[in-house]
Amino acid sequence: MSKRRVRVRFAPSPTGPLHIGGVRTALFNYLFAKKHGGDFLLRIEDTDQARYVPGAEDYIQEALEWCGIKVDEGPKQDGQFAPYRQSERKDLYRQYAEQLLESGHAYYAFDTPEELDQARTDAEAKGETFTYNALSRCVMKNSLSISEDDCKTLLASSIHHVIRFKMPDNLDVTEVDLIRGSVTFNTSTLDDKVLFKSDGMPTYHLANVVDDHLMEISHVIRGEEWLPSMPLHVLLYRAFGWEDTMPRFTHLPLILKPVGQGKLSKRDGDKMGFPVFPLLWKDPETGDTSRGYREDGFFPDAFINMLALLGWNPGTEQEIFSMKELCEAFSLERVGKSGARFDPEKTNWFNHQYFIKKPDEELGELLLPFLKEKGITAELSMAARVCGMVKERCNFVSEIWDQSYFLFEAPTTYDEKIVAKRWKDDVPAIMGEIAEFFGTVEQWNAPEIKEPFSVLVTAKGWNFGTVMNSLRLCLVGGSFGPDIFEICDLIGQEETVSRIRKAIEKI
RNA sequence: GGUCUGUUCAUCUAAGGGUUAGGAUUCAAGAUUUUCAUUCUUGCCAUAGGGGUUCGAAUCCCCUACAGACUACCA
Repeated sequence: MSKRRVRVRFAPSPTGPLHIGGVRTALFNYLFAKKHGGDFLLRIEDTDQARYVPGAEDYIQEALEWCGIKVDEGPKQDGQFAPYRQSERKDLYRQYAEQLLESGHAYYAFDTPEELDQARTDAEAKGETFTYNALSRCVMKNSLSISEDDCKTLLASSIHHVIRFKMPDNLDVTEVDLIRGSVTFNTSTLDDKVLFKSDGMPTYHLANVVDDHLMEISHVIRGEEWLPSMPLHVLLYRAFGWEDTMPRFTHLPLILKPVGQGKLSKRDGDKMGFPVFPLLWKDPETGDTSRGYREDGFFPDAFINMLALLGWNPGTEQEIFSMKELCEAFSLERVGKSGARFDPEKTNWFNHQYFIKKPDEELGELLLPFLKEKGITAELSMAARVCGMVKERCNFVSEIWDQSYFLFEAPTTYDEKIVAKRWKDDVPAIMGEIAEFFGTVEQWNAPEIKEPFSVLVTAKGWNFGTVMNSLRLCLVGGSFGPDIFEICDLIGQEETVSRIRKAIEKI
């Protein structure tokens, strides 16, 4: 059984956009599969028609694709276990529910939602919690509490009914979780879960177990919120007689809010200004949009790198990993047990690391649309050169413009603080002399300008700090940016002189 | 309320009986860059609390506290 081919699945329900916790679950599944040369499947768990959101499934597919998580089998990829959408497997589940009915592991229940609500409020009034279990099922309306004939009559009538799992009484169920170790639950604290709903659809629990079995899933890797349903699932495998091929279970820790308590939610992102979704999402109902990492200018490999290290560590001090390296290094044993607080700052840092390593041409390509937005058309070679000059100062392509606009157009304003600090009475005259000097330079490139310039400043006895900073003010409009002579080089001789004259006039 | 899970610097985490408890992010300071950023150096900063076991505990056990998840004909 340990020789089984590794097959894992990511099984989201299409009720909205995939958030980063979901992406991480998908990622860990994918990394585990690839580490062991196995398969990664995508299965859409759309058994709840009421919560179905149009576009959510496409969003999930697109998000995984953007992240570089390749699906081996799924709705779009197909595979020998198709279909991979539970709504399309609907007809399959009934027979499995019936198998359980026959073997005495399940029963029909005819209680209406109103009756159940009543039972719950009654219990609450007494300070108790209602649970449908061995103690209470004899007083509810089901095939165990009523006569066989009555049951047949009810089934024959079109009255709504569900199929519930008959939870054994007072049985310890122990199962190993690959990152937590052995976990024990006593069935007397569990309830008779609905397996088959009155609308003819299976619940998550039934569909999940049936599909994992049929699709020969070897490992179930999912969020910690599923840990409490592990005993139910184990019992279902036993009831079906599938225990020898039951998958191993692993429950991943949650991703927590950056500050405060609780798990990360969409609100945290809105409040603190970072995305919680991989891609931009537009709610089809309300029209509200939520930011995405892709649209915010993050690179998918940086995003994935950050996510991988949230709750997992390689045991070495390496922090930057390509997807390929992650596939090789990953192991479930090195996933932490405790929830990880999400850190937007570190996410930016990861992006910066990838950003500065990108070739200038690639960044230039990405810069072009931003330039166009500013009404500037530039050659790719120019954009690439600019990116090379300022990328150390940026985390995102969107920040390049702020760091480099002066390489495309003359500054229109001058930073007042710098003016007050540097633009003393004698400065205009000095700048005038420098403009004149620049006009005489024959070979216009950075080193050829710098040499004689330094000689001039020394000969005139000017203060270097004042001259350099004032000159920068003329050319840039502030006190930032790349090497001054590199700037002169790039914008050209004529423009350099013109900017100095303009500054003398305007300041 | 019940059940389960968890708890090491502000944050992500390493160390799975023996280290001055290590690294990274953030923050602060210094150096470099005659600007800014980068880079480099330094600093700040942690084993939730209490009991055991042991020559020795962040590590094993128990209790307490705190946190989280679950407790639907949702997944």
